[in-house]
Amino acid sequence: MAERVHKRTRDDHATELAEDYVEAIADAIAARGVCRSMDLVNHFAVTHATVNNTIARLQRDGLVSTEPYQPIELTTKGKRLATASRKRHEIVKAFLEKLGVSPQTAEIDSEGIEHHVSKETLDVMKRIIDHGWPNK
Amino acid sequence: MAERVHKRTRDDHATELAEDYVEAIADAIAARGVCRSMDLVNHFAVTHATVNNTIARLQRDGLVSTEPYQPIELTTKGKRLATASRKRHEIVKAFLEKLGVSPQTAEIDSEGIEHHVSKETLDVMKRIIDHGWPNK
DNA sequence: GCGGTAAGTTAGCCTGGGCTAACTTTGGCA
DNA sequence: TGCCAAAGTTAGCCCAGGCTAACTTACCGC
Repeated sequence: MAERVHKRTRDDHATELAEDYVEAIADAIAARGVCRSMDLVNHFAVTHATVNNTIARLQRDGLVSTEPYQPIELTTKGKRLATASRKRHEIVKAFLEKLGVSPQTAEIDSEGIEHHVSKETLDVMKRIIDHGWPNK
Repeated sequence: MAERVHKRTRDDHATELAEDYVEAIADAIAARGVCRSMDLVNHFAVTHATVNNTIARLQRDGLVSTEPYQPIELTTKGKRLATASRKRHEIVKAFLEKLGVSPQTAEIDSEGIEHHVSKETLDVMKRIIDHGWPNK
């Protein structure tokens, strides 16, 4: 049991950044038509070099596709991950707000929490958002 | 805003493992009187070499104290962190269970979530555990 | 008290995710 | 049209947190 918990925590970490990136890329494309490195530099407050490294890894993993000096695009796999992450993010944020947490805190906390929420917990949150609190 | 979110996410990661370790060390001491490397090897499902590395870092950071071939002890600072982490962990777990999440899932999810929950959110969870759901 | 096993240590390696510094490419404008 | 700034790339570095393999120390039973 305990081992499984921590194994999962470690695995989660491996995918967290990937999820944050594809989400940000999808956002940029939605907002401005294309996603440029600089969009991610601003979004994550890291250097362009770091963005470059990370994008290379994501490309290696089949989540994004890009060519030198060209905008960054999401692969089908990347789009799927972005959509799923976005949905999870929104559920967690809406849930926190429903609890009475301030929008600012809900945004910050949901960003950290979303990657660690199981389907079971997410379903519970969704049910509460849609149908109110459990009876007792 | 966005930058602050991700800056915090990165900083969180730096302390997550430390928190998990001091919590586990406190547990082992509570359960068996002393904490040995092997306790942590079993708890985290990593190798003894990894535990050794990590303990060295924690010692460098003033959270634990130990000498070669001796049990691992918590410093005052380490004990304080352990207590705080434990409390946070318990609140998150109890809250998830109150939502109707199964104890197993609550344990796993709370392990991942606890490190990303702000004081504001934690207070809300605590209030709900103690006084029930908000009125709508 | 000696020998074997379990526990702990050390060395050397890898990946992820950061950084700076130096370089190249692109594109807009004078 | 040619030049320059901004964007992107590359190289080389760092630390955290994993691993395996090889060694040392501690301890228990005979």
